Amino acid sequence: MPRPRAFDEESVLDNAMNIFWSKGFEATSIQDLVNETGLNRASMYASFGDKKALFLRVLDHYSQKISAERFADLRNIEDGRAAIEKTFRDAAKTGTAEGRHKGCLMVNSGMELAPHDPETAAIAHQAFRRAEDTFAAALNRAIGQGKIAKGKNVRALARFLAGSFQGVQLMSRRGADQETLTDYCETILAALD
Amino acid sequence: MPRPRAFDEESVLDNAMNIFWSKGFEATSIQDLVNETGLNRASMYASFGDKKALFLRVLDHYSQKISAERFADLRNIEDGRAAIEKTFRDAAKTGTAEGRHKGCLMVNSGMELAPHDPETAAIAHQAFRRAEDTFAAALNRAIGQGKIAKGKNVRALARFLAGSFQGVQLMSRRGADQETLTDYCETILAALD
DNA sequence: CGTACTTTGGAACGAATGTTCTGTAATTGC
DNA sequence: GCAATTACAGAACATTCGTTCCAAAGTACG
Repeated sequence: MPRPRAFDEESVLDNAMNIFWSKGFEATSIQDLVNETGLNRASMYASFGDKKALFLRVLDHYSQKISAERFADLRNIEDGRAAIEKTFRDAAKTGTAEGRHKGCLMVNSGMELAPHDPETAAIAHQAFRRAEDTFAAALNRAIGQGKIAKGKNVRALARFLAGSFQGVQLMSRRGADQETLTDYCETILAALD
Repeated sequence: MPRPRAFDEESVLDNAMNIFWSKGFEATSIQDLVNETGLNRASMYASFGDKKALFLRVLDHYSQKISAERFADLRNIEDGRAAIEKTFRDAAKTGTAEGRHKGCLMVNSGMELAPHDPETAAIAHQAFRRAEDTFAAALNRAIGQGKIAKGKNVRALARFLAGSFQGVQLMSRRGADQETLTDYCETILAALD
């Protein structure tokens, strides 16, 4: 019965995500979102609620689309050590390659909003926890495969890797040069020995 | 001849710094600054210029007052290895202790503004470079003292430590619990072996 | 004392903010 | 083809934003 939507919800979320990712929450205006998504103001509010609600939708979208992809190798590569190494080296490469240095939306948002917004804090915390677990799984694989010495504190090492991975995103967004980022990553990986 | 100022420039910068530190640049309004510093709008603009100019003054103030203090031990403790260890452990402690998790203003600002503001990017870059050099000096002391093995790539290790130190600030601001932060720091320090 | 000079308090500015309202367009079931 | 329902387009809303202006207030030298 009703008039059908003239927009694709997923592509709207994609566009909105890119703006929030690039500019941050506060610096992104509704006008920016309207301009970039092509979506009308009224339709935006009707479909997603207010700015904050849209932002939370975007965070979720980011998790499923971007984060999932960034950690795909870490999950899927059977060789646990190789998985960890590829994850970091890819991050260092894309972190300096992409024209705009945007870092990671989850890290950015955690920094900008978490201290004053419990909702975002919870989401960012949960994302970090998931990364930590994924690293822990890869570490356990690597230890089982004899690629990493036994007797290490896996939980602590996983926290170290997850934290350091955030550090890569941070340095990338701040505009660190490739040499610095490479040095940083290789030293992290050397800590596995 | 003129009417004397009714405010102390340093304490105004202190107050302004704390607001920017806590809320970030975009989320801090002039009204916030007026309320918190007690300074009048007109006096603010007359003394510091616009919001951005005040912010840059605040960044400088932060460097001299807070950053300098955070790296004082790293510079002054003769034992290079002990200096590095104390720097990280102190950061982990204060990072979870202070009621509000504010992280490091320089890191926060680098994340929020550097991608779109060359001035802030340059300042943050320079600050990172200074931290890197300070870590390198401590590493060289430690190597000379036999506390760290020779033959390491000091520059890469210094970049690792400087990057990881930013990581501590990041995790602290995001509200990481003390256990996670401790694991993270101790694993970083273990990488010196 | 008065004049030169600067700070101070607070009103005022236009522009931009997030949000809502009003009317018009488009589609499906009857 | 009419009625019901939803989406669209864009004007309109009050509020807040960063910034400027103006008159009153305070001090030091003549």
